Formats: sequence, structure tokens, C-alpha cells
Amino acid sequence: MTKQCRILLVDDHALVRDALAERLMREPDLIVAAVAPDAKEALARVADSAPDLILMDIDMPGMLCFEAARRVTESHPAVKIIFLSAFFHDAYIDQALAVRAHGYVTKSESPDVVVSAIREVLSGGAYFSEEVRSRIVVDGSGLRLGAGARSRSATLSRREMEMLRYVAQGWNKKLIALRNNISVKTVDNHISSIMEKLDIHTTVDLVRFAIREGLADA
Amino acid sequence: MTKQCRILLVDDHALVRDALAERLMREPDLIVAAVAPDAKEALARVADSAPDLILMDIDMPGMLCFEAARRVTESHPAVKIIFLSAFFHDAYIDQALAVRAHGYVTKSESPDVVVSAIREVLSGGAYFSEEVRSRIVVDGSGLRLGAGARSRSATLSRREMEMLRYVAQGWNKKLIALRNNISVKTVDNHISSIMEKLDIHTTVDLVRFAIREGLADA
DNA sequence: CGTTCCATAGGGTGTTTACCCCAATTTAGT
DNA sequence: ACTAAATTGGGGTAAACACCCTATGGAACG
Repeated sequence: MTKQCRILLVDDHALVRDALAERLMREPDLIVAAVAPDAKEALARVADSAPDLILMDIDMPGMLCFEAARRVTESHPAVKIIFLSAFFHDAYIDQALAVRAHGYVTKSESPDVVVSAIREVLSGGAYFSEEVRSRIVVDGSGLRLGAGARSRSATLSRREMEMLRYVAQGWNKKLIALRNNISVKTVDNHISSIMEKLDIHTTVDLVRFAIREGLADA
Repeated sequence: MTKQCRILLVDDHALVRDALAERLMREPDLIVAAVAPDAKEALARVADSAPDLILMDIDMPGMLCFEAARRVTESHPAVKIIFLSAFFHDAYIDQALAVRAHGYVTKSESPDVVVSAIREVLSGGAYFSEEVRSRIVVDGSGLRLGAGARSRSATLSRREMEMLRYVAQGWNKKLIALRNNISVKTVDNHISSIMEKLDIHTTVDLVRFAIREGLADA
């Protein structure tokens, strides 16, 4: 018989979290060792629940899941991580791959797919839903966002990405300049190059893009 | 023994839909007669699945769930409707009450709460989660959004609400004026009064508000 | 029958944005 | 080492935005 697997399930919606937990517990070899409503709580439960695998929702306020995943892989390298999300934004996939996630399952998949993803990951493999897989390329050092996907937000430089977040937070150029100790002209130049790269020409559409791509909350 | 209840479950995320369906089917008196991934498909399944109750997610692209609910109550007045949502925006509650929904359960509730909400509604009652209930007032003609809640988006006039949606779509004042055959000055006045009512002073924050409140998609 | 809100429209003004030009220094990649 | 990009900063301009004022006709509510 297969060894049992302890799972830490993280989702802010009790409805989803508990329903999925009950589904997972119908599998004899899967044990939901703990559940958590956010990434912070999840970190706190890693030590005492001793999970073999963490199933974590991305769509939680604050977007702290990737930072939490990074910390877990540092302190508990053997723990596998599978992300869940309703979306497959480039920004999400990019960060999931950056923290060396073992899987990314979209919520358009059935619970059965989650179960098979878990088994696949436990046996040393990986599982990425089709929508996600289609944007990934494999190279020497591992998995990366594909060229097609990178043509959008992924081509923004680090500083440009930062500026985009500020804009989407509602900060105007003067405020962004102040808070970053740079010239308003520099902010202007950054935003102009962002707009050129994304072929967006108004602040409003820039904000909508950032929210749609999961770079900022509304 | 209680009569059995046929349920039509509508949610665009298979993960949630199927997991919840399995949970509901553990109750002997509850039958998931059909499931649908969107409001349109749900309408098509009402006739053949003959549900006693429809459990419908609000958070689906297009926001057609309220229109679908309206049509169902017209053609099948006996069918009860409970909405599910991760959010409890004024705009959502307002529309749910407008279509005479029998319940509104937030996704922060456990699946067990959904089950008891269903039973409550079946026995002639109603169920609204606490976050929703706290914004509702009862008057002679039924349920309405409370005064506190109405102090935000609910106090916007019909025309102002319309303008807000245009702004959140990325239209500038000139375009809004053109498409509505009114003066740019009029649009300007509408937007100014919206901003005054909401205590918002930039277009970006207006857009973020509209998206947050479910008045527009990002 | 007045008061209040709504929708319409205009004048005017200072601020902010979008985008054109240019250039220096630093960082990254091949 | 050389090239490309990123990051920084500036001048200038036309458009858009936020907001101040007034004003008229209609609908609503008591």
C-alpha cells in the first residue's frame, strides 16, 4: 500500500477549503493534516502539521502566498507545493515557477484532477493545468514562462513593474516620485515606456491591466 | 421523512462546483439535479432538471446571474434562489434583493452553512450571511439595502451609475459624451458629483472602486 | 406649491497626463 | 569587451482632468 500523504490546505474561502478537504479525505492515502485561511497562518502550521504537500490558493488578499512558499522551501525543502487559482495570469505563473512549485491547478479543473495532481507530484512528477502548461517552456535550468507570454507583462523591467504597481494603487506621478526619491520626470519616463511596451495609452487602462494580471488588488 | 429537494448548482469553477455538489449529495434529502458552468447554461437546464432550488455563484464573468434569476422567477415562480459569492458588495446585495433571492451565502461560510441555508429556504424562510444581513433593512415591501450601505454606491443616480461604468471601461469624458449624445460638460458634471458623493478624487480610484464594488470587470 | 434632486449645459482655471525630443550613468548579456 | 537595456533626468506641449461657479427644465415628494 502507498504511504500516506499529509496535506496542508490553504484557502481563504471556507466554502472551497472545507469542501475540497472533505473530497481529499475520501482518498484513503491522503490526510488533510491541517487547513489555513491565509498564507501567514499556513506558515505557522507547517511545523506542527508536518505536511508532505501544501495545496495553496493564490487568489487571497495580499498575495503573500508566493513569499510563504519561498520560506517553506527554505526551511522544509522536502515539502511539495501545488498552487490553486481561478486565473492563470502571467504574473502568477511567473511567480509560481520562480518559487519552484510542483504544480499549478486552475479552478476550472475538477476536484479529481487535484487528486491526480497530488499523486503525480508525490511520485516525483509535476502537474500543471493545460492553460498554464501552454505558457511554459523547459530549458536547462528548469521551467520558465514562454516567449509568447513574456511578450506582455513579463517584459517589463523590475523598476517598471514597481511603477505599474504604484500607478495601480492610485498614486499619481508626483507622489510616486516623492516616495521613491526620484524625479517626476523619471517616473514619467518609466510610465511612458510601460505604456509603449503594453500598447496602452491611458492611466485607467493601465490600472485595469494591472488588476486583471494580478499585479494589484482593486 | 422530508421530501427530497432537487438542486441546480451554478458555478464557473469546476473545482468549487463539483466539490460542493459532492458535499450536498451526502445529504439524503438533497439531490443535485443538474450543474451548470454559467448563467446561460443554467437557464437552459431549468426546464429539464426541474429544480426546487437554484444555488448560483455571483462571481462569474459577465454578471448575467441576476438577469438569469429574474427570468427564472418569471417562468418558474416556485423555484427558490440562493446566491453564493466571495464578496458582499453593495451592488451585489442590491441586485440579489431586487430579484427576490431567498438567500445570499458568502464563501467564507462552511459548506455546512450552505446546507442549512438550503433547508431554511426550503421550509419557507430565508438565509443571509451575517456580512450581508448587517446591510439589509426590512420595510413594508420587503428587504432593502440599509441606509449605511446606501451611503456609498447606492446613492448614485441611475445616470451617475451609468457614467461610472463608462469611466471604469476606460472611456474618457469626450468619448462618453459622444456615445451618449450629451455635452462633455454634462459628463464632467456627472463625474464630479459621483466623486463628491463617494469622496473619491481621481479617475484611477474611481475605476478601482467600480471594480471592487462589482460594477465593472477589470 | 414649493423644495429637492436629477439631467442638462456653459465659463473659467490650475493641475496632471501623454508623449515628443534629448542625454548620462549603470547594469546585463553575449 | 562591446552592445543593449535599464535607470536616471531634463525641456516642451497639447490634451485631459478636477473642480469652482451659474443656470434651466423636469420629476418627485410632501
